[in-house]
Amino acid sequence: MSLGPGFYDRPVVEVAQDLVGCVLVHGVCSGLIVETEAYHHTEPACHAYVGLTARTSTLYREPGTAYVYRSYGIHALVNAVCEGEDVGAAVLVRALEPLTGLDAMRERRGQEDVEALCSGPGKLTQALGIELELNASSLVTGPLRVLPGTGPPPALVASERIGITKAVDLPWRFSAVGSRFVSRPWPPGLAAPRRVRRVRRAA
DNA sequence: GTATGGATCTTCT
DNA sequence: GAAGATCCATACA
Repeated sequence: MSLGPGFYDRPVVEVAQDLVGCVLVHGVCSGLIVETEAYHHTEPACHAYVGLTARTSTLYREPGTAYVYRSYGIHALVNAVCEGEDVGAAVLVRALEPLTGLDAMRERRGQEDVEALCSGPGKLTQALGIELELNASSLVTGPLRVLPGTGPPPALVASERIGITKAVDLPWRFSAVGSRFVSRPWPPGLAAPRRVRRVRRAA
């Protein structure tokens, strides 16, 4: 059973924390989300900061919509749209711990090492076969879906976001403590991340 | 282990 | 025409 629209219709930073420990599913492939970043139209690192354009229109869709776009001309990156339709906000899925469909992931990635299959936002979309055509599709009804986590919620650390040039100081990256599958333990050269208390756990 | 540069394309100015 | 929420191969220490 997928997470419902209500899960995403909350403050984006809260959703970003709760998504760590949930499961992203596409076809036979699935992975435990171990790293996310939050983006909100009130800060300049977010695509929606410039307002509503053809590119950013997906960010203003209903909560629980997938925002998939191409980065650096090569990689597809997947986000979960959050908050209301008058707010441009989304959670970037940065890294997964592979759970099922390992053979398909290895074939798509041309990579045997499990820790290298989904340890980055461009890698995980390639591993799961997530293409731009999934942009604006629903994460609630599929084909790309998010399921609630089964185990206890993982402990989190918050740190600065990666690969951006604006609003770099916001600690809006959330990683599962101790996971071997995150893209990077934390940004090099920055202070150690702070532990955060999980706001609450959606049902 | 760390550093650097190339690939490649959509979007906006 | 320039910038960008990246990844990988290669070079060097």
